[in-house]
Amino acid sequence: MKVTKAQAQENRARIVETASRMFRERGYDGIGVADLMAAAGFTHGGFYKHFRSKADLMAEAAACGMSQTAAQHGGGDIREFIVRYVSREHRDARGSGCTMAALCGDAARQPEAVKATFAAGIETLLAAFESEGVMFRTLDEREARARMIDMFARSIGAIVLSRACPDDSALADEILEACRTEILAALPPSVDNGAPAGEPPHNNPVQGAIEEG
Amino acid sequence: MKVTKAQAQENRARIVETASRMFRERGYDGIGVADLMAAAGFTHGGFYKHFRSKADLMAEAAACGMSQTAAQHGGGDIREFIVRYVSREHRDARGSGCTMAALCGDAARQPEAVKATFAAGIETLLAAFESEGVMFRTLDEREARARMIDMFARSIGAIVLSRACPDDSALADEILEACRTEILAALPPSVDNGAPAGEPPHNNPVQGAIEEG
DNA sequence: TGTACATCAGTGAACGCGCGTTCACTGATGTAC
DNA sequence: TGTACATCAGTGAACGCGCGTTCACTGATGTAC
Repeated sequence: MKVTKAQAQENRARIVETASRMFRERGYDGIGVADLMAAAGFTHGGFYKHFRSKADLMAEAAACGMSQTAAQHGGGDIREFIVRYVSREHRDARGSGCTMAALCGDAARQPEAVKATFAAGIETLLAAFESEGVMFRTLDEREARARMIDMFARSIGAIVLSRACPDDSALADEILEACRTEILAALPPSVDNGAPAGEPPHNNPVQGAIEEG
Repeated sequence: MKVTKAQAQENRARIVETASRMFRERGYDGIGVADLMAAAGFTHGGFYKHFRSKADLMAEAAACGMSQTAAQHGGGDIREFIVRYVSREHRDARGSGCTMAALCGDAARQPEAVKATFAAGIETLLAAFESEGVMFRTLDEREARARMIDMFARSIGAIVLSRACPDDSALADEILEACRTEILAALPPSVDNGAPAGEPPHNNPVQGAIEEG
């Protein structure tokens, strides 16, 4: 049952996309080659006509997921990114959500090829926001980059911690809300209102206390 | 070869501690019951005299690791915590480091018992810092708690992201340094100098830019 | 205190199962003439 | 354009292996008398 070259490439892409989604949902060890191929609509035997090993697919699926994330999230307004990213919707949608958030814990124990893909994904995402060039435009390049790395680590940390809590637990939701609020509060008031980035809303503990007291 | 009750309890504790360490190093799926028992100095057959299943041990090992983390990190000065936690030493010592940082990604896919243990661990750690009662003492309770949750998510995010990068990569170190710097900068200047918590060192983008320019 | 017996932590072989991977085979596609 | 043949994506059985778990057995411990 040979198929056309075009069809074969389409099939291969479908396998990678399916894998990307299912790895995010169940982890790299949580789904096997046979189930993966079945989910893509094939039998398992053909797998090695496309990939040298499961580890190879892991790296490719990571790259695929990473560019999806960059396309979905990168380049837009940073506030919109945070609101969308640090949300219950994102937390509850592992399969269609950010690959980094879903798999960075697993990536640490994977072959260097996978970890290299993750590092490249981080750089891509940073570049996507840096290219906006407006968020921390009053800072030098190094400091702006550090801010963005921290911003991203906070977002990832919030999702990962929230997902580690029992389903429907109050703490899981509290984590997301707390982090989203704090991250937004730490951002310059707006990225495109023309005014120079000034004092963040209530980054000052004293001021915050007064406002809420 | 029966052993004394005291010895049996000691042996059981050794299995839990070994498991706690090895799960952190390799993940829940990365080490089997037989290897775990061998690492603790036993053969695998005796495992089910102590635990009903591997999942049961996972929950117990998580609780054990969590209280270790709380004992090591909780309750001290928050700045010291951050410096110790968001460090290369911690990142490179998975087995003896924080259970939450090592396994929260995996916990999301584990039974509710494991996730409940993680949630309890988060609460314990938050309580440990809240009991200090000085970090954000100018804020109301809810806001202080939100700050601490965010602080913790940032720390976890930094370690997890750094570990996802290839070994000895510049990015892995950059992430830690950037996050540590940003987190410390966002803290009140000192927690025990008697002065009310005031303006954080350079939380203001403009001020930061001026200082470094 | 001494003896007889029950208990049960630990052993190591064995269980069924699912994993990643291999392989002989199929048959439509692609190509050489 | 038509024919003969090589290619190779996809199939499904089979491979060895390691997993979590079970089980009959051992023998020192703990206990009843």
